[in-house]
Parts: sequence; C-alpha cells; structure tokens
Amino acid sequence: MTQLDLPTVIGDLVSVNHRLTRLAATVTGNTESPAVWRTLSVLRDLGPMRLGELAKVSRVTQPTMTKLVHALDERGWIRRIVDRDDARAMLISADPHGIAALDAWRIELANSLTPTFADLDDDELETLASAVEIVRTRLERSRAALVEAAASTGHVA
Amino acid sequence: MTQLDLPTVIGDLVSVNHRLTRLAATVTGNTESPAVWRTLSVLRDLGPMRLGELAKVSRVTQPTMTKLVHALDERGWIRRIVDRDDARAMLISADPHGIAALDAWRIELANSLTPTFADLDDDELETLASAVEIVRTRLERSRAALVEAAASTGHVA
DNA sequence: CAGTATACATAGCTTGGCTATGCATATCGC
DNA sequence: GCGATATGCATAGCCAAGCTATGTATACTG
Repeated sequence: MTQLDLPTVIGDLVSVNHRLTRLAATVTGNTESPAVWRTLSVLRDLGPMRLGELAKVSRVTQPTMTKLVHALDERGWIRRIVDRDDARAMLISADPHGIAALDAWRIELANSLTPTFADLDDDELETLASAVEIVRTRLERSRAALVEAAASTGHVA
Repeated sequence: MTQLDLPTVIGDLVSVNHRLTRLAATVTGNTESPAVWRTLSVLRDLGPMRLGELAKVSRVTQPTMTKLVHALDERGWIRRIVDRDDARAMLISADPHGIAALDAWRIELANSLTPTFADLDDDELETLASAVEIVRTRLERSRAALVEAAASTGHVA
C-alpha cells in the first residue's frame, strides 16, 4: 500500500521526478538540456509572450531567460518580435524549426524510454496520463497566480 | 480525454517533470540543488554503495559523482568508508545528518507545495501516488539492468 | 613481476541557475 | 513638456552540475 498523506506523496513525487530527469537526460544521446525543451514547450503550449513573462512561467529569473532566449535565437528555434508600442519589449514566439526540434526530441525520448515502459498495462498508462494532467493543472494554476500577482502589484489594471 | 498512446504520455510526463522541477526549486527558499537530494535519496533507499555504483544509479558520470560526494562530505551529510580489502575503493553511506537534512527538505517542500495541491481529492491523491510507484518500479528495473550489464562486461562472476 | 584493468581524483570546459547592476524607453506628476 | 520614477531587457560576474579526457594508485592476471 502506498503512502497516501499529501506531504509524503509530494516528497516522493519530486524525488522520483529528479531521478526521472536524469534518466531522460541519459537515455537519449541528446546533448540538449531540459531548459531548452522546457522553454519551447511553454511557448508551444501557451503561445507567444514577453521575455519577462516567459521567465515567470518557466520559473527562472529574467537574466536566465535572456540567456536561454539568445541561445535559442542563435539556433533559429524562436523568433523575437519587436513590440511596436513599446520599444523596450519584445514578443518571443516558437519558430517552426524549434517546434520541429521539440517534436524530434519527444520522438527520440519516447523511442529511448519505450523499452523501460513497454510492459505498462492500459490501467497503468491511464494512471500516468491522469497524473500528468493533475500536475499540469496545478502548474497552470500556479502560473496564473504568478501572473495575477505581478499585475496587481504593477500599475496595469 | 487525455492522449493514451505511450509515446505521447512519455513526452508529456517528461515535459511536466521539467516544469515541476523548476517549481520545486523555486517554491522553497532552498539553495540546495536537486543533485544533492537525489544522491541522498538514492543512498537512503538503496543503502551504502561504492562511488562508481552510486554514479551509475544516479545516472551521472563518475567525475560528477566524485564532486557531489566531496561536497556532501564537507557538509557531513555522508560518510566515506574505506574498503579494507581494496584500498582504491570506498563505500559511501548517508550520514544521519544527511538523512535529517533530506527529511527537512521534504517537509519544507511539502509545506511550500501544499497550497498548490491542497484541492486534490482522494482519488487524485491516489492517482499521483500510484503514478509515482509506477515510475519508481521502472527506474529500479532500469537500475538493475545497468548494474547487471556492468557485471557481465567486467570480469566479476 | 610485468602488464593490464579497475576505482577514484583532477583538469578543464559548457550550460543553467543566481544576484547586482546598467541602459533604454515608458509613464506619471507637475 | 520635462524631470523623476518605473519598467523591460541586457550585461557582468559568480557558482553548481554536468560532461570528456586524463592521471594515479591499487588490484589482478599471466
């Protein structure tokens, strides 16, 4: 029987998470980092946004995101669209090349991890998919709270 | 309805994983890194082992593990036990201080993330716990395969 | 006992993360 | 309209975690 108190589940979730991250990093011959795919995933899922907002959503600081965006830009994986109404700002959007690279990574990852997860039965697969959705909704809510907090402290109505 | 083909679930699992890692890193005021907790978790769950094996299990290279072990040793969070029968080797074991730090981190993490997950119903909590177990068993199996492969290529019977 | 294999350490690099700070542009008060 | 303040991104400089290549000491093997 698994532990069903929330603190334990949270701790186990994050611990397993950290180990899975290393497995994902090593099984593919992939030289790219989680940060790259994370950033592209966010852009694909949520659409174009400002660098600062992208940093908040990705849970990194603005200078870190500046570096990531520059690196992605050099690869042609994103586009930087200057804001006509605000010369300081820019919109970041995923370039089709970036989306293609992201898709390729997911395929490579799936191929590499399929042996590890090949014996999942339908129930287990559904459990994993449901868990992913549960976490995703919380990440989204957390993101919304962040953006709202930033808006309320700022001057924007 | 969630996507139930294995490649998609794997991709989503790892993507959400990467975002959750950042959330976990930022919600706690914590300055420690995932690598530290990952290493201590492995030592706690699997018991003392050699540095090289610890590296394999953690899915990092031996030099990376050497650095981590040195850092953990300076904090007094692990112990290095010299092997009587092999002066080159050492057993790494988690020091009680390390276990205590790990526990403290899990509590802090749970406290910080509880608001985000506070609205989980019993079914959702169980789904998360089951998913953690599913992934954990695959990580374990993957680990076993690694160790076995190393043994068969080596001269050890 | 020479040669090879093994276990860990060291060197040196890259990337991703951080804080502090700079610079350009908006916006607000007067 | 203009100075002061706020905002958006860039730069500088640091540290940790990851890597490959290589070194050093010990063990094993012929």
